[in-house]
Amino acid sequence: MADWALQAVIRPKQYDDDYFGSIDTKKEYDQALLFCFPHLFDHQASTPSMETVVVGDEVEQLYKPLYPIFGTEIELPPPPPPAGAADADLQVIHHHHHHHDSYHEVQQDQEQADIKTYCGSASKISQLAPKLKKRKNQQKRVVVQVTADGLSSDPWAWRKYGQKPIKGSIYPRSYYRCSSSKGCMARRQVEQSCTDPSIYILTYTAEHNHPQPTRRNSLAGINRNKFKTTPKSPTISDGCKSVPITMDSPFNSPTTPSVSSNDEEVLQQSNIKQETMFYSNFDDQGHTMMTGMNDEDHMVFSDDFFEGLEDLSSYNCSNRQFPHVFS
DNA sequence: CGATTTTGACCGGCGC
DNA sequence: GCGCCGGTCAAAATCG
Repeated sequence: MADWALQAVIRPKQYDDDYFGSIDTKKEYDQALLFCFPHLFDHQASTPSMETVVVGDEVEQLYKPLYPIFGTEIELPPPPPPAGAADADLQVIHHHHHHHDSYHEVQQDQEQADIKTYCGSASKISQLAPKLKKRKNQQKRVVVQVTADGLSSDPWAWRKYGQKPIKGSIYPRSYYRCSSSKGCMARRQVEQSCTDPSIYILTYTAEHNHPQPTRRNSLAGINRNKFKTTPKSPTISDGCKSVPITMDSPFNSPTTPSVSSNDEEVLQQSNIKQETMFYSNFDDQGHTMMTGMNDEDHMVFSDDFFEGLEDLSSYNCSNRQFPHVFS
């Protein structure tokens, strides 16, 4: 299959296709995916093939956050209890909640402390998530995992405004703001997964206050292509050591690498390798609503976010074979 | 020359 | 109060 295609969106393998409980939920999941990666689906109708590339323990890791989501805040039947191994894993997660001895566990701890999760319609989220004063760490956000190809095919125009080494990860996190519109508050963070360097974790916060650019020409002038003849070998510094990177690293030219001359081709290479998406909200009391959150797996949508989704009415969900994503 | 990237400084939240 | 950490700012560098 073409490598731009969505390769996998993860759910517990022991779950049936009705895991999401309702068509609506599936549809909304689709819409969320569409919002972040609408370009993926431009080609979906013609070649909807997808494949799951994650297996075994990795799947379990990615699934963990899903368990409590579908069993708590929403009107979905609780998922069947995970098989023995998964149960054990969940217990381990709880235990680690009190022992911050790795990057993942620190992340889990923070996420578990702060996040309430929901999965449902925008209106449902509105009802369940009363207006909150959004502290920095309470801002709703969307987390997506993509491969380098998927990263490069993000349709929005992003301008980098910072980069920071992240504790516990050898890879720095890059910060971007939307450059399409002056007042747009949309933000994106890009970091490389420390567990799988081929995967990049995109974190979107705030919403765009303007329509999505229809074409990549909105990026005209922002693409500083550094692939061509940079003489020195670039490195990523995390403050402790330097990590050699390849010339197509998103940290080298993270906004739109190699997009300048061939929009169509690059768009077709968008590639969400592993993805978990959640409708979430933060809890002021810090109650743990997600027992299995790991560092890469939560997704939050604001009402505005979904309002934006509604604007994408021209998109026809029926053109896609969503369930296959999870098979 | 305008737009973007780089990078150290700065700031606020949070835990101890 | 202090230090750590993550997020942002802004000046300088870089690119087309």
